[in-house]
Amino acid sequence: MKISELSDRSGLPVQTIKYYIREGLLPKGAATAATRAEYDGRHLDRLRLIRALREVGDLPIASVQQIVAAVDDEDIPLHQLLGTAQYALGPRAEPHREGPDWQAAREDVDAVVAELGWQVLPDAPTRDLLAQAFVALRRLGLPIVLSDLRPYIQAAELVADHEVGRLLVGDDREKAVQTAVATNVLYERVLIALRRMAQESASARRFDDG
Amino acid sequence: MKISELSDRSGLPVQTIKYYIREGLLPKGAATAATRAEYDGRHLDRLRLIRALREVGDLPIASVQQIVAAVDDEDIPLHQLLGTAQYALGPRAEPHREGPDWQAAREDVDAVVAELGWQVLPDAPTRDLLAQAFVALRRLGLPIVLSDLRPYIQAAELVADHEVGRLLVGDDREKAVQTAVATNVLYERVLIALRRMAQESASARRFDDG
DNA sequence: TCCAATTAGATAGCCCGACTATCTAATAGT
DNA sequence: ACTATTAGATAGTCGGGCTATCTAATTGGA
Repeated sequence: MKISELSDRSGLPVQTIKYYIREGLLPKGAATAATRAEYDGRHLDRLRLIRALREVGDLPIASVQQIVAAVDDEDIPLHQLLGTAQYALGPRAEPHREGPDWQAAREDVDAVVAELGWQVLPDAPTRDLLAQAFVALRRLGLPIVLSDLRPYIQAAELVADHEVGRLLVGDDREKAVQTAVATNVLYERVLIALRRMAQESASARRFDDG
Repeated sequence: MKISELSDRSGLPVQTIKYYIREGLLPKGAATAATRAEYDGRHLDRLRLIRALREVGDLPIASVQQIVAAVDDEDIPLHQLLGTAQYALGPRAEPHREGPDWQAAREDVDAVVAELGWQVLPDAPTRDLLAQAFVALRRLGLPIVLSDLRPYIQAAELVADHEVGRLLVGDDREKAVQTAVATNVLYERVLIALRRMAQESASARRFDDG
């Protein structure tokens, strides 16, 4: 299909599609002449993935770029892709790693992970993510105790087990990869939305019982 | 304290503090003269809250503004503040509410909420948030079935019950309010981080068992 | 008392991310 | 032959979140 058709079908302006090609999010079409290229369904799929990551996952272009690079890298086995996506997601804002606050928080995180026996790489960015939250809570005078953490841990294990359980659904890599990435980013949103609704509901039940 | 001291203690540049005052995130100091104002510990606390929301919660200034406005509004009872914060958080990107895709997704969401018997307002932005994720998943050819949703629902209820249970810790409004907001935003990050780590761990256990 | 330092308040500037617009050849289709 | 379309390059825009500068007033120390 022509780029104008790709634009129509995806709902994105031609210029935006060109921009994504420039940024390496989308492979360029097969050139049929100096000023002509042919696009196919895979381009359309990729655009849908990009938009999902951007609009729902709220990921910056740079993160999307890393993710699709991993998706396109045939050398990365499917079960590693999930981890790669984690790294691409990382902590959004670079944490200030200096100071005793950070030191202590990071040690707390490592202790929790060890305690749980979780197999998480020592330099996983998710550790920083958690430590960042710990630091902020502590600065607000709301230090975390393990008992507060327990429901979150339980919830995390609950969904993670389920997610990993349904990873190997097919052997079409493109599809499997999309499922993995979508699971990571989109179901994170699902979880967040459900938690907020459950909160509102529990709160309403608790207080507005009239 | 002087603004320079506030700057030192918070670690933020004076200009940034002034900017926050201009944007209404921080009340201005008590003027002692035309070019002098006095700041106190509450300003420092507020700055810490702002930074936590910005750096860990990754909220835009506009959302922080809504939240602190609710915090400052003495007319809002504590148990409503949580809901107010939800609204301020909202869906980050305005969803395209047109089209049958959206219609269907929104109906699915409403059906789920009704099915669960959750008390969630019909116009709660969290419904849109979830619908947005549903639309994206459907467009990627990964439609949601209720059985997939169940672990997430369970996890959401688990943490929400715990959170609402520990809401009324004290009667110092300022503190209680901070706890409520922090619970909402910061523990969301905690949950996300834990889920990602649990995923990595479960994945490692499943595949790297050598 | 005088002067360097500080500050409130206002205005303008900067940087980054994510597009969007324009321009130039070079075709394609009619 | 002529109009529409396109690849590729370059430049411009816009919003968000700060920074920098400037003015006039005031303070606090030598």
